Amino acid sequence: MNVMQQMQEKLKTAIQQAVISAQLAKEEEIPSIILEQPKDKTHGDYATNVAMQLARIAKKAPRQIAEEIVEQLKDSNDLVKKVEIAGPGFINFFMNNQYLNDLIPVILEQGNAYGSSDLGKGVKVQVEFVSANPTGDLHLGHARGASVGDSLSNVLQKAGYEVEREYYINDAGNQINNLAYSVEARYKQALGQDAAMPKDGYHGADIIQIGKDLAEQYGDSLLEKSETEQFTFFRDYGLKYELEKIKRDLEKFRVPFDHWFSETSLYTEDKVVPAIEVLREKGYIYEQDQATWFKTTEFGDDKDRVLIKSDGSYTYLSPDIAYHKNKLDRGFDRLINIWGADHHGYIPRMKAAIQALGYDEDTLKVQIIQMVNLFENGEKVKMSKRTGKAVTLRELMEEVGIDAMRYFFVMRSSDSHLDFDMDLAKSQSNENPVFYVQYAHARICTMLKQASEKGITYDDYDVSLIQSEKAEDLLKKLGEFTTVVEDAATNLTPHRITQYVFDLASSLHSFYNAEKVINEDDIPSTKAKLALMNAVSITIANALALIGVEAPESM
RNA sequence: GUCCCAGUAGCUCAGCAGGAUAGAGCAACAGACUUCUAAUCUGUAGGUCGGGCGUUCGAAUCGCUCCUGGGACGCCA
Repeated sequence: MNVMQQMQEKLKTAIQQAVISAQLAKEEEIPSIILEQPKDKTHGDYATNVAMQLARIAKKAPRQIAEEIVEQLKDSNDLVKKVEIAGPGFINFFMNNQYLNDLIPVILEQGNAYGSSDLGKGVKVQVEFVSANPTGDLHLGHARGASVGDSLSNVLQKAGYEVEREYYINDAGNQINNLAYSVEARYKQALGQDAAMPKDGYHGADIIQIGKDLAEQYGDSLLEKSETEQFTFFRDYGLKYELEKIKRDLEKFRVPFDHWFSETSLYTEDKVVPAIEVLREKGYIYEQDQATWFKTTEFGDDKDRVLIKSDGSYTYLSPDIAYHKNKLDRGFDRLINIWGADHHGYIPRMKAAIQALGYDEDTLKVQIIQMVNLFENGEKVKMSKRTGKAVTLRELMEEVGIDAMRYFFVMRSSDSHLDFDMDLAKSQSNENPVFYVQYAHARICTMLKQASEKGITYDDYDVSLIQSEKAEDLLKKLGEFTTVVEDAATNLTPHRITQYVFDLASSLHSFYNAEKVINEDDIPSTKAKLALMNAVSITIANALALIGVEAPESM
């Protein structure tokens, strides 16, 4: 618990005691005390609505209750400078901001670790994301999924969860056959032969490149192999090529994975049949029309789902159930899957599987990422994966840069559609929030550097010299960071981090314009401000690190 | 037809375990650089929170219903 949170807890306890001393309610009747930060500064630093909540229990008017609470609070508290009753019965607290002085030393000492907490208490969480089929380049949607997944994982880690990031490789099934046939066709075309692409083939430029590579390396010698040998070769070559490309791209995008899980391994290690058998033993499986069905309707799904088709092959649901059983068997307390919006209809059956396996429905959380629309020159860029004309993650990294992408993709709530404006992301102007935030960090670094060149150190700073309103606003913002991270972790909303860091940068710029930091005629005050600046730069850098954006020292 | 997401300022979006006068950025308008980076700041203006009904002392937030946009509804993955 950080300085800010300790203080809030103390205040809550004091309020609770005051309610009891005023004999307004019995201890068990008191609602949990909610402290909110009023939007309007004239309403104090914190406000509570407890008097309104107690109106029914105490059978008194809220303002009357508020007065009685305030009366009891008076003697007990040195945290509070002033208390006011306002509006329908709000109690507004104006805090004695002395506590803020403790903040700077704590931030400077904690450094990179500032913002962490033990909220998660080491609970084991697995985050599975991207998991794109290894049949082509990663595109925009994957980029958003990668950004959100990685940022969310960082946030959870910062909040004290034990996190593992996993990529599920769909290296079995029809799409891989199509990949093999597509590679074959491109290879033959590269040899000058007239070969048609398969009906559901992959038309990306990367597959054309594979064809050329193979033609160059092997000539037409591959055609001498038997048909099955050819198929296996094209499949394995294509798979390896695509997967390594994906790994390279994600690494460059600063999205590391702890584990790459192969779908094929579910078959080679015989995990699929046993998973279905578990469901069968529990009575959730039946046979009908020569197919094997899973009673997902027992868990609220629209209709039951087929696991084994009448031709004896599995539907995609079967390995997915086996996969999720495997995840749970590995001992994760919580599973988070990040899926594109086009898979949302799949949630009920996956949750059904989790419950049928004997786990609570909430063990699995599926975070849906809405679609991304790309805009260039004010126009929507059309995309189609089928014809291979999609804008790829790699192209975008080259064109707009990683920092802007990482920031933009996580800037909006995941369940809002995202308009990605290429021109804005590329622009080095005040319209671009990434530059705004990075500039704040760079500005501080410049000041710290200049101070150091002038021989001003701040190891013996006196925080009590920080008095101005702008500086206090900055301090309050700094103090919120840990709570913001916890909030983002609890609600799985990494976009809170971009909002926060933008606000913090805004406070910094405002402070910068109002006050000069380095003043050689007032060294004590300069030292205090330098310490504050350093604390701000640490916090900005920590927040940016959570979303995979660099904090430059100069721009 | 069923389900999911969205509908908030001119534009892009926050806010949605109910709380005071609904916020931010951009765009618009008016100002601030002989100063640690003006990639910045200060101010003004801008809103029946898609419509209606309901629950509540109190609703952008909860419930019902309708409208609009996007997506999903396979023994495809």
